[in-house]
Amino acid sequence: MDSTKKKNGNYKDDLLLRMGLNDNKAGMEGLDKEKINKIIMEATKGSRFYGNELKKEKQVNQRIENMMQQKAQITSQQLRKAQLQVDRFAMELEQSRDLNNTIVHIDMDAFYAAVEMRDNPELKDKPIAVGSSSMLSTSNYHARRFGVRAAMPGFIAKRLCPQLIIVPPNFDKYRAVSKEVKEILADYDPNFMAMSLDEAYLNITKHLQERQNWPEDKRRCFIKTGHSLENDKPRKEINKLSEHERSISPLLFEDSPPDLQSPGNTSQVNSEEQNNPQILQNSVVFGTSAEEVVKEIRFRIEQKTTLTASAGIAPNTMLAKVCSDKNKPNGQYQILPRRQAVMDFIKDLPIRKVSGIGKVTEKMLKALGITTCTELYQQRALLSLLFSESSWHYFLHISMGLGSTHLTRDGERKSMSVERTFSEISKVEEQYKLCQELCSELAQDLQKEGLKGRTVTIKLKNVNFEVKTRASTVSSVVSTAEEIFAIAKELLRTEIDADFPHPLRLRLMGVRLSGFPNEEDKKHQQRSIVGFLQAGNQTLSATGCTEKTDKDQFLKPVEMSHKKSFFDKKRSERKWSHQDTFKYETVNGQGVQTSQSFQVLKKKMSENLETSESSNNHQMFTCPVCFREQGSISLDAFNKHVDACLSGPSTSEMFSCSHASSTEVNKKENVHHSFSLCEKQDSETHQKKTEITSEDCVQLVEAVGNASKAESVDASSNKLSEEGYSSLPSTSFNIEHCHQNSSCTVSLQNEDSTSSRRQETLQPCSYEVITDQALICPVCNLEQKTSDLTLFNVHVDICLNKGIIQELEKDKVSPVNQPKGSTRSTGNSGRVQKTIIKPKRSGSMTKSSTTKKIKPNNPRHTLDTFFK
DNA sequence: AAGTATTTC
DNA sequence: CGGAGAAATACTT
Repeated sequence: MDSTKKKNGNYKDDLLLRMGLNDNKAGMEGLDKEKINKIIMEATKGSRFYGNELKKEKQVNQRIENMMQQKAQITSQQLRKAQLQVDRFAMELEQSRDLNNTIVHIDMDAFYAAVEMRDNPELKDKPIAVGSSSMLSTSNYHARRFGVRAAMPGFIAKRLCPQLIIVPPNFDKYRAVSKEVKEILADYDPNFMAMSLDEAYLNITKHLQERQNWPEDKRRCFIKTGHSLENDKPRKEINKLSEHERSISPLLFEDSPPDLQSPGNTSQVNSEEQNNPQILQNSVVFGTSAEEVVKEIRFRIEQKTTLTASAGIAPNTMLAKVCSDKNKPNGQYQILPRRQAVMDFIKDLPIRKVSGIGKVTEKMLKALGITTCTELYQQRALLSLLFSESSWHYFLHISMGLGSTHLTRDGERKSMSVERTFSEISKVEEQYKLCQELCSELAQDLQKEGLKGRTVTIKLKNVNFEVKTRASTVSSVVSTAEEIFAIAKELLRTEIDADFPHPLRLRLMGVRLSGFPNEEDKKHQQRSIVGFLQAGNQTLSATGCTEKTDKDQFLKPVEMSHKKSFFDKKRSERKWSHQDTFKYETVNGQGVQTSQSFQVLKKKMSENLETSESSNNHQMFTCPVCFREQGSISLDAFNKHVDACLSGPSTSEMFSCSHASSTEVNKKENVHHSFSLCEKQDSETHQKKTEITSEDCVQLVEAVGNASKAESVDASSNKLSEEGYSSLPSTSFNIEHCHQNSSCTVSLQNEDSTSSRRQETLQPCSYEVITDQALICPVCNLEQKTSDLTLFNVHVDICLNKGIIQELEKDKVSPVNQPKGSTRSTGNSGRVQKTIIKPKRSGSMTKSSTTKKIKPNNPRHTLDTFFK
C-alpha cells in the first residue's frame, strides 16, 4: 500500500505503480518487480488496449507540453502579482481553518476478498481475487505479493500468479456485510457518509462530547464467545482475546505514531486514564478519546463481521482519508487537531496520496517539480496561473492540509446510466437492439427513483478502446424506455452514418440520462405546463412530476447558489442546511409559492432560528470583517459596510495599481457571494429579510470565530521563511461570540504548545476595548499600534508583499521557477502583461466577479470530496 | 447552454 | 481476454 516512491514517467512505470510493486517485499512467494513488470508487459504489448494507452499517454504529454509553454511565458511580474493574490487567499483559508471536528475514515481491508475468505476457509492462505478474468475488483494481500491488484484484468493476474483463485463477486453478500458495518457506524455518527460498500466517513465530534461522561459500562464491549468459523474452545477464548486484540490493531497497544504520543493528547482526551482499552475477562472497556473510539469501532466491526478495517482520524475528511491508508491493513492513524500536527503530516506527503489527485494530475504536477504537498504549496502562485481556479484552489487546500470538516449528505443524483462491455458487435441491427435493451434497463432504474431527465447521452467504445459520447437534450423530460430509445437511436444512427460504409466495431455501449429538473424547474413546469404542452406523453410526465414536487422540495437539498466562490462555499458549509431553505425561498419569490409550502418554510425557518444560539437578537448585524455591530441598519447599508471593510485593506495601491484593484475585486467578490443570499431577500417581506440575513450573518461571524478559535494562536509555528509555509498566518484572533447579547468579544490568545487545547484568554474584552489594543500582524508577528483596522490591514499587505519578495528571491535557485528579474524575461518585462497567459481561466481570477461561474455541485475535487 | 472529452474514485 | 457507474471539470461551439 505504501507506494511512496511513485514513478510515473511512462506507461511501464505506471503499470508498476498501479501494480503496487513498491510494496512487493519480494518474499519467498511473491514476485519481484522486474518479473512482474515483464509479465505484464508481455501480456500487454501489442494489444489494442495498450495501443490506446499509448495514445492517451501522448495526449497527456501534449497537455504537459502546452502547460510548460504557458509557464515559459509567465513573467516575474505576473508571478508576483499572482503570489499576492494567492497568499491573500491562503491567509483567508488559514483563518478559516477549523480543527474542531473529529472526522474518521473507515476503510475495510481488501473487503470483497476478505468476505470471500471468511466464508470459505479453503481460500485462507491462498492468493485470491474477486472479479472475473476480464477484471478484478479486489485481491487479498497474499495475491498482492504477486502484483495482483484491483483494476487488473484477471487473465493477466493469472499469469502473474497461476495459483490465483478468482472468485466471482457476490455483491449481495457484500451489501449485507456492509450493512452490518454501517449499523455499528451509526452508533457513532447517525449521519455518517458511506462512500461505497467498504468505505465511510464519520464525524464523531458529537459522540466524543457525549462520551466524556459515559461510565465505563457504557464503553464496554463484550467479546463474542467463539467465532462462527472457529471451533469454540471455551478455554481459548480469553487467550484468543488478547492475541486477537493485538492482531486486530497492532498499534492499538504498542507503537503509537508520534502524533499519538505527543504531549497533550487530543482535546477530547479526558486524562491519561485510558490510553489503552482495559481488557477484562470477556469484555473490553474503551476510553473516551478519539483514538479509543475508533479502536472500539474497529473492534466491534471485527467482532461482528470477522473482518478488519483500517481507519484514519483527523480534523477533516481529506486528511482522514489519507490517514486510513497509513497503517493499512488493520491499523489506524490519527492526526491530532493541532495545526502543527497537520503541517507535519502534510509536509512530505506525496500528493498522489490525496483523494482527487490521480494519475494525470500527478504527472502534470510532477512536470512542474511537484510531488509533495510542501512543493505544492511552494508553487502555489505558479499553479494559480497554470490551472483553473477550482483546480488551484483545490491544490491550495491540499497543501495547507485543509479539507471538509463536515459531512454533507448526498445531494440529488445528477445522472443515471447503464453501460456494458461485450465482445465486438458490428452489425447495425444488433447495435440498435442493444441500445434498446440498455434503454429499457435504464428506464427501469429510473423508475425506481422516479426520475425523468432531458438529456440523453450515448457512449460508444470501439474495439480500439476509443470512447465517444454523443448527447442530445430535448425540451421536456423523458423517462420511459421508448422515449429514451427514440432519442438514443437517433444519436446512434448519426454515428453509424458518420462512419458509413464502415461499421462501428463496438466493444461497449452505454446510455445515460441526465438533466433532471431541479426544484426550480419543477416548479416552473408545474406552473406552466398547461399552456406549454405539445404532445400527450409530455402531459403524462409533467403531471407525474407535479405529484412529487411539493413534498420533495422540502426533503431534498437544493443546489447551492452558483455564484458562490469556492472560498465562500467552504466558509459557509456549516450553514448549508439553512441555505437550503433560503434558496428555496428565493427561488420562489415570484408568488409561485403555495401558502402551504410557505407555512412549512416559515416553520422551518423559525426552528432554525430557535436552534441557533444567537437568535436572541437577530436584528443585529455584526460585520464579519471588523466585528463591529452594525445595529439594525438596512441590509444594503450593512453590505456596503462590509464591502468597505473588505476593500479597505487592499490599499496595496501603495505597491501596484493593478494588484490593488484585482485583490480588491477579489475580496469584494467573496463578500458579495457570501451575502448574495441576503441580497436576494430584498424582494421578500422585510420581516423575513431580517430574519434570514441576520441569522446568516451571525453564523458567518460564528464560523469565523470558531475557525480562529480552533486554530488559536500558534505563534511558535510562525517562523518566517521556514519550509515555504512562512507566510501562512498562524497567529489569529480569537473571537468569542457572546450569545447573550449577540456582541463580539475579541481576544488575543497564546497557545501553550505543550498542553493540548488549553487556551488561556489573556485579556478578554469587548470589541470597543479591543480597538485600543495592539493588533498583531499575522505575517511579521509584530504588534501594530493602531486601532484602525484598515491601517492594520495595510500593514499586513505590506508584510505579505515583503514576504513574497523574499520568497521569490529564494525561488531563483529553484529549478522549476522561471528566473525573475530583468535577466530572462526582458522581452516581456516592459509590457503590460495583461493576458499573455492563455485564457484558460482567463478573467476569472482577476476580474469578472459577475461572469464567473462556479459550478454548483460538490466538486469531486473541491472541498467536498475531501471534505465529504 | 449544450455537447464532448477527460479525470477520478 | 482490459469494468461499471457517477460526478466534476475543462474545453469547444
